Amino acid sequence: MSSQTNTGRTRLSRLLVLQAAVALADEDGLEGLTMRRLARQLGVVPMALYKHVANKDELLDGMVDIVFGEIESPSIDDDWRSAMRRRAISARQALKRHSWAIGLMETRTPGPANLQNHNAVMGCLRGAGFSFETAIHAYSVQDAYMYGFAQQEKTLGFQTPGDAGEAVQRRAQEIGALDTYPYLAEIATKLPESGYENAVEFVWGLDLILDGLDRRRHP
Amino acid sequence: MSSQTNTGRTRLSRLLVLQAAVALADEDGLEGLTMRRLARQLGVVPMALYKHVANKDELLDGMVDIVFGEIESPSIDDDWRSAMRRRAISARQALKRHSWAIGLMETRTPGPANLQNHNAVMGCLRGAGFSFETAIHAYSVQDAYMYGFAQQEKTLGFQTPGDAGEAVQRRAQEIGALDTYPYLAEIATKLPESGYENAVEFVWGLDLILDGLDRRRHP
DNA sequence: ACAATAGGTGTACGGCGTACACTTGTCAAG
DNA sequence: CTTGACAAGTGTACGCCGTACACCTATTGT
Repeated sequence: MSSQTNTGRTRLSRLLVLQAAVALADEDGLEGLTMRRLARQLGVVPMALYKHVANKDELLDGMVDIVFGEIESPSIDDDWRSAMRRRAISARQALKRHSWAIGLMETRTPGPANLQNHNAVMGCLRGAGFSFETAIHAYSVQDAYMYGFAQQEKTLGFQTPGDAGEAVQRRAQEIGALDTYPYLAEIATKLPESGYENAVEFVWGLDLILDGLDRRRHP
Repeated sequence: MSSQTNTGRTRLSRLLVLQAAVALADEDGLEGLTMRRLARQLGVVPMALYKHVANKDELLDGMVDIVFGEIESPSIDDDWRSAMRRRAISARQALKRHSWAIGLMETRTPGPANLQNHNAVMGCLRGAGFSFETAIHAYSVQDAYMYGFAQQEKTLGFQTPGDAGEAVQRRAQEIGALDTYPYLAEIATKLPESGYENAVEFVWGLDLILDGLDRRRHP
């Protein structure tokens, strides 16, 4: 009977709230994530959430750190290049799973998983013989590329290259600019038949960058 | 006298609205840009804006295209490498001036200035002898890097490296992790005295990428 | 057994984007 | 110069948002 007093729902907790928020954002995007909808999803009144997160900003911080936790940390004893490659690929996949996180990863105040990852990456680079300055550079290029690519993929990547070509074409025609912009026209016609794929596009650039880093590793 | 009938304010126009919106966002950021505040700024009632833009989304589209218009288009007869370099640097500067645009540039439906820029870049690369596929790759790496770097800079770049080092340190200490994360500690101590500067950081990575592209220009 | 406390509730406020019906100003045609 | 159509600006209202604050209730340590 005392068991009956329970409303049937397990008690909320910070982690539960964060996980539900991630799930909701995965499904409906960032703009679909409101405190009210999240509360409804958890079978609870909106204000109940505030017992577990201070406000929506802190909720987002927590969500972002969950995504950071899904990114593979390079291990120090691994070859630096393949370690970095694996990390970047795993980051892209995490950002693909949680595309709402893309604008947020670098903007929010860093959580534990974020710090741990940063530390591991720097450790890997320094351990591989990069000087401090070069390691910072290396970190910066890689991350900028990773996040920038994810951002692009978010916009263009949900569609097949065929669709993308079509979209470019349609949009340019709307503005009546396809004939004045021959190189856009080329994209519109050639891209669909070129076998374009985001995963291979990503590693093409990634390997270019890693090549360059390798060449700059020693002074 | 007919000029006197004017209420004193010049009539609104789509361009005026967009420019005021850009100015407002420059000053107060994206979250400070609301239809109501924008209207007040223009000395007009909120609903008046809707005679010039369909809704807030379209307003953002227009604003983004203004920023695209500030990015230098590569000229075809210029050396591809310096043309790309100049474009990237000019893009970074535009995004620095309008940092609210950073998450938006790639997300919004492309406007005229965007299409014109895309076309010019592809034209420059194709003209320089890049194959279609390689030109697409080249475009992708560069843009991903540009936008990704801008994103990072938005978070970290408003502060001097000294502040940044301090911030890392403070944040890590809050979590009580500075001793378990030695490489973060290294950043916190060494970065301030390293003469780090965003502009040089940006071109370091940019030149690395352009080097790699040059090497891949011919099959 | 009971008080303290953590978790959940209900109400309310100000701000947001914008639909819809209206007034007002402008300018071309008679 | 008049007029009437059309574009520009107004006023009101609605449903959403985040969240402050006061309240109730279940759980738990003594």
